[in-house]
Amino acid sequence: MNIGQAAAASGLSAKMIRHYEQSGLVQPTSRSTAGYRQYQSKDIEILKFIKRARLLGFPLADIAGLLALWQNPRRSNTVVKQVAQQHLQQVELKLQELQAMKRTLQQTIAQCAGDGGANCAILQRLTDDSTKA
Amino acid sequence: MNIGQAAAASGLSAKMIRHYEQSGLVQPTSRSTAGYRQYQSKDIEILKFIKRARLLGFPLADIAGLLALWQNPRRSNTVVKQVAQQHLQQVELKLQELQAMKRTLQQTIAQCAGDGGANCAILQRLTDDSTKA
DNA sequence: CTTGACCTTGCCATATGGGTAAGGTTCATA
DNA sequence: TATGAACCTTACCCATATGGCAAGGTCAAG
Repeated sequence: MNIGQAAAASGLSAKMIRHYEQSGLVQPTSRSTAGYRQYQSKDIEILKFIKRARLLGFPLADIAGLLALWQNPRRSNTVVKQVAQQHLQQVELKLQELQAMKRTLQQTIAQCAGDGGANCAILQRLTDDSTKA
Repeated sequence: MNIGQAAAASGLSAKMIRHYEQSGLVQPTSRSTAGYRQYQSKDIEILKFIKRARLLGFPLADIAGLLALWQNPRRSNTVVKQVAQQHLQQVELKLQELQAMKRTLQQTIAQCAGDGGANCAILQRLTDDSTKA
């Protein structure tokens, strides 16, 4: 299976498959004489694993670790759980930042008349700060 | 005022001030004979504006537009409001993605025994998909 | 004059992709 | 068999915003 088929089968782009390879996450089983990457069903499973992990937001470095654990029959789920929990914390952190932004944006936008005038609560806030509320 | 003082006064790093300059957001009023950037209080206000806008998550491209409006006495607050509303939508979108990730991560983590065994609901989900719940 | 703190530019890196170019390969069909 | 389409290869550039480092110039104080 060439990279095009592997891309179609995994839901990733060929470009990203090469990128993940360069990042050390997957290597094609072999190369053809012409240098074409050859993938087998085992490789496709790995690619799908990566895709799903990316959908959950795991960074590539985490995925490298998860893949190693996945392929290790003597793995400990404690380690896996830790990785996931730490990632969850990152997600929650980002979530809080975004929620704070959202609140402030909503409040500030609500204060802007939007009547075509030059007075603007949004610019006002960016000028003044006044980190209130 | 040199870039170091401007950084301290604005809360940005000197590095970022140079970056914003290269992105077209601010130019120092002048340069010294030796090429040192010279900032004045007017510039500091701009830098603070950028800092606050970044804290609200506005991308640099948006900030460029906001700065232009800010400095335009004949601006229309309608335009400003639109920029802010579109940014708010982006924030809300990202928020939803992260919330979905958070939910899935929490559920999956909860299903992982974490008892040191090899069985792991997290790896299971990354293997199976089963995009349920 | 030396030293240290500051400044300059420029490159590399992060993380995730999109795009594009220049070239080789494979296969089917004319 | 020759040609073209569709695929592959590597290797760049672009974007997001930010950090770091290196090599060198400048300035002020001692």
